[in-house]
Amino acid sequence: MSTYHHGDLPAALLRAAGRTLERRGLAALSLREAARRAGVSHNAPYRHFPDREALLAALAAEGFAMLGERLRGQPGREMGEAYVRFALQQPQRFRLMFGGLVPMTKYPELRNAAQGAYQALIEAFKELPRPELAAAAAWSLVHGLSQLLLDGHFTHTDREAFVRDVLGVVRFAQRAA
Amino acid sequence: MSTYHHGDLPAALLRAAGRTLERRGLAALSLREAARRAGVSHNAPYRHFPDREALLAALAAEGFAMLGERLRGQPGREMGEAYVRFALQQPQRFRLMFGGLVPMTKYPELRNAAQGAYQALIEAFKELPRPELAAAAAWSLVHGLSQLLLDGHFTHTDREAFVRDVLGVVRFAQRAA
DNA sequence: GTGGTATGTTGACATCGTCTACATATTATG
DNA sequence: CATAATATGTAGACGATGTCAACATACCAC
Repeated sequence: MSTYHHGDLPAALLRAAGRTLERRGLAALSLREAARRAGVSHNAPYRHFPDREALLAALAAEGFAMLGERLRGQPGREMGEAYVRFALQQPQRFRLMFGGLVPMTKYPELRNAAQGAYQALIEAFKELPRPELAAAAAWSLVHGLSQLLLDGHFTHTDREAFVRDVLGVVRFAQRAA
Repeated sequence: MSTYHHGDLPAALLRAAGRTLERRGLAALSLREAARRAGVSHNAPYRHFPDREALLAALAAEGFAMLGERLRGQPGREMGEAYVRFALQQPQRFRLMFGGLVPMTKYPELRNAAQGAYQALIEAFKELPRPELAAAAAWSLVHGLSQLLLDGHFTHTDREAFVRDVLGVVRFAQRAA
């Protein structure tokens, strides 16, 4: 048999897990199910991921990479909207990335992926007086808005307009009051 | 025996679950463990909560009530800092409240509790030109900042100063650009 | 007091993460 | 090319969990 070894099981697992994540949510995402979908035994994943958390970490890192790409293509003004759009289009992935289930301290590649995405935001604030503060504030704003929208705390008929209006009401000044 | 009935099992379960939540995290929080801590059998909780999710919903609602209290006592300027302080002091509760594990649509008392906390923020922006937008932006800002701090995306020695600076850099204008 | 209802218990089941032992393919080494 | 070492996959087990069904006990209304 040449089917004893899978070929690229890690990638297959990530694909299967990613699909399950977006389609049935994080709670339904199990190592055993990913293994089943990849057509291997329930213990095969352990050859590539030490435990479930490690698989989640890899999925989250993927997410940060995707997010970074989405942001990098955008001119400063629309970057915020791109951030929110990503969250709304990949809600489960987004929640996984920021749900606190995977401690960044334990997964350096996760931290790097996150920092990479953050860099895109920092770039956009280079010319402002205190860029790191402005970038932090901007990230906080768009992130909070995304999260609260996902949770259903804002119920508006026209979501896109709402996002634009909320982001438009904010200015980044140079001195604290 | 007079110990067959517990007395106030729902409250005891919430107390036990709340303790476990903050001390050992959401993952360690199980119905069976809460039952054990309350000194009842593993199935007793089902007389008061239809399932695990319902217990989480009750814990989250408690959280929104706590948050609302913390906010209501504050003058506008310090309300944001109070929000962040709550998140940092009760990280696991905060994550439960916003982790998307409990859909608000399914638990009206959760929605009410959340709206109650939001009201405190809206009050603070009454005099501004478009209060609902300003309040939404402010909530987004402080919420995102809390979340990102919890996740460890900002690593600063003086957290409190950082929070003040980030919040201080933002202005709420009247017209979008 | 007696019957109905609320509350609690016992036992069972499927699923999950994870461990240990074993099997098979791939690679390196002579 | 043969064989040893290693990487990868499998089989079976264990304890924990959420949940269901059946049963037991306490409380309350009449």
